[in-house]
Amino acid sequence: MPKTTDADLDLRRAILDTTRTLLVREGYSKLSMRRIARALGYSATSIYLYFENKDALFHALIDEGMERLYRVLKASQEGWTDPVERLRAVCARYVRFGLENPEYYELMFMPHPRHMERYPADKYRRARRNLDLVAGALADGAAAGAVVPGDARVQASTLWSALHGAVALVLAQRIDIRVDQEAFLEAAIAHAVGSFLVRS
Amino acid sequence: MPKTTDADLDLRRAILDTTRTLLVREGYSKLSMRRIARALGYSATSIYLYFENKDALFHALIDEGMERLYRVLKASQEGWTDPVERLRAVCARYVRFGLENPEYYELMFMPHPRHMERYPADKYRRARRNLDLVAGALADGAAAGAVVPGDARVQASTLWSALHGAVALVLAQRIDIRVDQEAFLEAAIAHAVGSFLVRS
Amino acid sequence: MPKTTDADLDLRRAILDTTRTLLVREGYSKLSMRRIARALGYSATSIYLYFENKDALFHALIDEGMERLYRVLKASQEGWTDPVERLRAVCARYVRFGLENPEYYELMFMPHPRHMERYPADKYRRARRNLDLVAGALADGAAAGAVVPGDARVQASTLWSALHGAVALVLAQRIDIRVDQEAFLEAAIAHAVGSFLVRS
Amino acid sequence: MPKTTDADLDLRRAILDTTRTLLVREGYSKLSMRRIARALGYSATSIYLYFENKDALFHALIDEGMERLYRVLKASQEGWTDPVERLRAVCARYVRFGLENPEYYELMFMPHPRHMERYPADKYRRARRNLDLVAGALADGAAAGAVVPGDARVQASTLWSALHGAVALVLAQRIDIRVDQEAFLEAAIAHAVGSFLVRS
DNA sequence: GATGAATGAGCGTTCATTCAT
DNA sequence: AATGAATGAACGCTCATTCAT
Repeated sequence: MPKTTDADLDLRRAILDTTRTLLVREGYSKLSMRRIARALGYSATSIYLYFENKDALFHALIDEGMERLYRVLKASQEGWTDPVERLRAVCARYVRFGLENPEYYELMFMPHPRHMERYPADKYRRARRNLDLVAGALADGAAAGAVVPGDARVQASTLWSALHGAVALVLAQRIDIRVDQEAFLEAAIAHAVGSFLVRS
Repeated sequence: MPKTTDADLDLRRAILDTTRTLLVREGYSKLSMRRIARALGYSATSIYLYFENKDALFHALIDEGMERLYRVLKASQEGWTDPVERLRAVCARYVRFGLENPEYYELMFMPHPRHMERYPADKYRRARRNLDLVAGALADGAAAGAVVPGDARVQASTLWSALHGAVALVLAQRIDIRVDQEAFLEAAIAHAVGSFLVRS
Repeated sequence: MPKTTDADLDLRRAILDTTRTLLVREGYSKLSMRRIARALGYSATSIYLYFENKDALFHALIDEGMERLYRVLKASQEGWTDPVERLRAVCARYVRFGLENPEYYELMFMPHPRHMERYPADKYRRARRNLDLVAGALADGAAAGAVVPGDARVQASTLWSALHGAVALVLAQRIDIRVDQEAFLEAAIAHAVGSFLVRS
Repeated sequence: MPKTTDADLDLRRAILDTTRTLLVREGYSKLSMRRIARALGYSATSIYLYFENKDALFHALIDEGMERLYRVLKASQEGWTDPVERLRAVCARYVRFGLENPEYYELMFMPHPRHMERYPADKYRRARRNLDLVAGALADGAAAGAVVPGDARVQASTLWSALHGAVALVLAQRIDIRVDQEAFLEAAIAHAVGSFLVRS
């Protein structure tokens, strides 16, 4: 993995960015090494200087996406005094991330498990940090008596699955066009979070 | 060499079933007419005797899945007196359908719309019946004062998205292995439905 | 070759006619047994009841074309007293036949020799009658002193080739659109015939 | 396994040449990318390194043929003082080109326009230069009083069609074997040109 | 007389990848 | 650091034809 000159890093960066762009514009199934290379203005062979193969390129993107998601979720947590507001903020930020970064989101959470088989196990751990963050917010709420008690991991997974469902259906454009998207997203977040709150 | 077993008497049926099997085993992206044919023990050409092209084959499967889902949801609705119990039953049945029929589910609800462009518009209407069924259950609950009032379509979409999120994550094998799957699914359904119930 | 009932002959006839129609409408390269069958409303297999294979079908059409051309050329010869006028009439009729029956003409005179290899030798003889007819008209002109003397076969081939060139270029749409087609055809015939006339 | 002979140094050239060879040997309709590749000793994929697709390969050949024809016609014009002799020379050269380069000739002038639809419009202009050359020779003859006056374009097309007819029938092997080919071609050229000369 | 079922061969094309330079 | 040349495998699909009924 070359990391010596600036130009090196630039091309690696450019490959990742171009791949993301093409992912959004044309979709996963139309994405090929050749197309990426053409869009880049480099030869297809050059990509192999920075990524061992197609899988490695995708895995790098997934990694990057996980990292970015972690950073925004982390940031969204800060500065809140009320744990419920914090929980809401994290959830809203998650949904926003998915909608604003469809290419990352699809790669990170939507591929068929068969596609993920070759994803290195150690990277999964990094991926899990995001879920831990949600779990943490729930735990803080529970500690403050605002969130119903329960198994932390089950709760986190449940909350996450509700948010994921909303993002996934919007990205797949399966929400009835007569439904206002903003209203839907707000309701989805409100219900997802609300179902965990202690009834006053 | 034409075979003479019963299965061959309806090769069309066999094609659909084999396609479903492969869909689960290898995933959508690995599915090709040739692979289906090979798995069937027939020549690729034979598939074209029963389906105009690959799209038509997939559309037939989607159709079939929508029909089956509709039938099980419809059945799950019947025999309940309490509208809340009925709602719960419909939701649980939806989730069960997804997990028991991953091939159908993936074809029906997970592909990017880019892949669905050629899906005939009139068939979409049939697909929507399923969402209408959920909406109906919610409306009945509201009429009985057990469900919070609100825009019917937004509510139905919100409920659906929570269920879909649970199914999608399980199918994609994204739920932490340390989480008990049954507990997770139960919680997911309980929270999804619970968030719509009037607090007594 | 079934010739018993009327229906038999009807289908054979229908196959030939449909093939001609498709030849004009879609061209030789798009012509397949399946397409003919579909256009006919019969199964592809049925064609094989009347024609051994694709070649045989085409050969039958060529035969038919040769026969029709012979008949119109023969008719065009009659009723003239002046041998030069008769020659002109035959030539004009030849050109008209080609333009009015592009499907026959292309099959009869334009295919690559590789395609004609399997054309049965005995049918060639029938085909040659048409050239003999031109040769006859030339010979009569020569006998009357109106046509320059020369080898009958060379003369007939030469005259034919000029006419064929005109027909072939018009059918292939190679004549400059700025050239009036009627003027061109008239000139082509006039020059072709004129070059054989004795200068007074 | 890349070869190291001279021919491979310009595989593009080799593809063009092999295609021409196959065109003569097996005819247009039997020509496929795979066959070309097999005859070349390369994989089919390799052709796509040099030509975007089958069309592009054929268009390149047509281009090349047009260019070659133009060059030989141009050269055949030079060095004559008598315009009639020059006209004869051009015509004889045209016919010779067709017979010596049947592959080019068939691609250039014999395919149905349906096959030429994708031929880029600007290349047609280059193709027309050849006809202009014939027209020029006729015009010079007319200026010298040796050629009958008339519409330049109609005359050029008429002369061309006579020559084309001769070439086309010889290439299609439609000239009676009992006719001496040389005598026929000489007569065809003589009549084609002769019909435009002023009778002294 | 006519068909439905089935196939092997072939088509143009795209793909991820390798290797020598 | 980057490329050009090359390929085997696969894709969706169409074709002419056969065979049992």
